[in-house]
Amino acid sequence: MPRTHGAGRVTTLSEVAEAAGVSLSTASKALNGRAQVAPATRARVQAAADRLSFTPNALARSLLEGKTGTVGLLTSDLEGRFVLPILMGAEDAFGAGQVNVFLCDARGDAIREQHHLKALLNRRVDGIIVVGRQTDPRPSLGQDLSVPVVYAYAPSDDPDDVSFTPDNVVGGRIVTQHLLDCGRTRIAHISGDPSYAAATDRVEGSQAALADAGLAPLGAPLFGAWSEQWGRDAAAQVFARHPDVDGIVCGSDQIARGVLETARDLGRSVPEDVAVVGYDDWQVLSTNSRPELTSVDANLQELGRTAARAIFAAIDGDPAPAGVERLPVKLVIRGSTIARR
Amino acid sequence: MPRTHGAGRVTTLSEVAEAAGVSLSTASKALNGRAQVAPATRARVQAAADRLSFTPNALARSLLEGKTGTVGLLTSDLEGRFVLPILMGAEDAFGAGQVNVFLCDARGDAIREQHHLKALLNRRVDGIIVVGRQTDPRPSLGQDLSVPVVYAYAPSDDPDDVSFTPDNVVGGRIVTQHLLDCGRTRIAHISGDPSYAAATDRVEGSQAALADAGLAPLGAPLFGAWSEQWGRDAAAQVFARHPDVDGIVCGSDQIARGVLETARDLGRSVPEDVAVVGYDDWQVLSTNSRPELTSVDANLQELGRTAARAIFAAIDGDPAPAGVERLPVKLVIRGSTIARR
DNA sequence: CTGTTAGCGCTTTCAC
DNA sequence: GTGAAAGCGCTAACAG
Repeated sequence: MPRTHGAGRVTTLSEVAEAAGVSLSTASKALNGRAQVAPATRARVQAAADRLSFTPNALARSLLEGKTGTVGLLTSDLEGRFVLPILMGAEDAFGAGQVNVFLCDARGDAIREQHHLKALLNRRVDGIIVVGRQTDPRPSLGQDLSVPVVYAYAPSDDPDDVSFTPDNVVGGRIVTQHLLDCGRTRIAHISGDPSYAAATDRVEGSQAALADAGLAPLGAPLFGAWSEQWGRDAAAQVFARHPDVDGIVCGSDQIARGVLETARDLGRSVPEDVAVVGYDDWQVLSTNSRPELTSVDANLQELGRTAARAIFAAIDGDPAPAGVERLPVKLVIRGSTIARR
Repeated sequence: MPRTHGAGRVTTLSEVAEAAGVSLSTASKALNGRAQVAPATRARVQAAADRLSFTPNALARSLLEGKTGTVGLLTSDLEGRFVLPILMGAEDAFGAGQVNVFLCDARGDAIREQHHLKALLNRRVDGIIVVGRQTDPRPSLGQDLSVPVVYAYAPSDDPDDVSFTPDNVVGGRIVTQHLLDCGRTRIAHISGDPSYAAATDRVEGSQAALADAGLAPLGAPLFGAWSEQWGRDAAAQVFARHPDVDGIVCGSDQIARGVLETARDLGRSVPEDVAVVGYDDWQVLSTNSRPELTSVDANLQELGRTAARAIFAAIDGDPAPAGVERLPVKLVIRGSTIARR
């Protein structure tokens, strides 16, 4: 039985070797499945290791091998709901193997980020994934790091870096195309904070879809906050100015929830009178509304997996091509655009 | 300039020493601020280190000192919204110092958890925080580990472990007391899945508050799902059976949102006719509704900090007393119980 | 003040 | 098959 709680003395390989009556190196070989060990010896060593609940010291091994099997996850904002699925996806891709993740939250502070970066480098992580909270480009960590770096969600502002971000332009396009496919032609756009690339990119894609169909948007897109409140207010405005509106593209699910509420208050039925689409497919919002929201899922978990795989590849000497890769998003159709049965 | 991307050759202390024309140990002392080094020498070493962008190898140091300055965060469910603030609080408490966090998500799978636990032990973390997704007790990792362990949110089922969990009974009590303070006397309770301790604990506290006030609850508590849909349905039921209801305690903010919607549909004004309270204070829900929701904030970030401090203390040989400590929660009053102005 | 020496725990040649 | 020895990068006594 190993020592308990904090006392921390842990059995070492040489203790196992001694207990098994073999040399250090033989014990090592036995436990690591090296070929040149007699079966009986191996069994004896294994038994000793089990009895002493031997736990190999990964530090020593890493020191020797020059690789730690760890990856740093540098995020700027743990609170945000976007980092989490990405983080899960990364953990996912790593988890199967032997890689563990160091999580660092810089709280959006450059100083703290630098601090964490240094700590990660000190700990000799094999690679670093930087996860931002917006899709706007963020400052690069620089090229002169000793380990590969990949940027997820927020791309790096340096084209020499490897970045993965969801394709918001296409997202805006497909969700608008879906409205067109539903026979809607008088389509308004209510978005969030225009200082976010997410807002302008989605609007851009949306407008492009309309243009391709030979349609004009119903008034200029309305920009505001990423909140239900703004959705409620903006919707009231849209209904007042364009009573004939039959489709509303929203910059987020929150905004869409607000739009839904105003539509309800004004006696406009969704989706019959007006179809409404959200964005992000934040399920607590999108699947709890009445009707449920058609939305765009950015596949963030897959994005996390992609970033993780890219780091793997780079560690193995096969880095992904530099630049920003925009990953596909997915339309999720629900009751707010298609009436139930 | 250090080598780039993956090539990974990093300068070592001996290279710095050589470049500075001193011995290895002098370089070490100089860089670590040890006293017995001539200022000029120290400067020379520092300069060399900077020039070569020397990064001390934390592995080597840890191997020597027997402590890594890392802590494992073993969670069962990254998706859940409860682990995140706890994780942030922990990161917070650690971040200031030199500690980094290994994040492991077991996906609610015992096998995977065991796997991750082994990995953490291999990497010689100084301590482990186990974060569950529910407040129901979870299986202990056992007593015979080489490092201290602390349980957060989900307490361990072994009273010999150290656990921290929010006090749901008190939460149910204070939120109900608040309704009483608002002059409500005909109070119903709509909760979530009764297999969750969170549901039953909150109901228990709520009933106790009513009993203390000499009041009986308005019918038995309704248990269902943790969803808006259930909130909508249950509220309809309550209004039908008890038209005179003037206060509804909800097991979660989601349920409360549903209740709000039904009240609206039925022409019951909130808070005038009926006051409604949520639970968890999930702000995307609680501050976006109309009216905004009075709710209970479980102070999860503080809980995370507490757990982190407990781990620190245990590492320093001063473990917290065993058992489950129930941490205080906080009532957040908004428009759903107090009319504006 | 500075340098030499001995390890931390492990893997890996290289002899036996 | 097995063991002795070297060394990953660093710190901490010891001498000088």
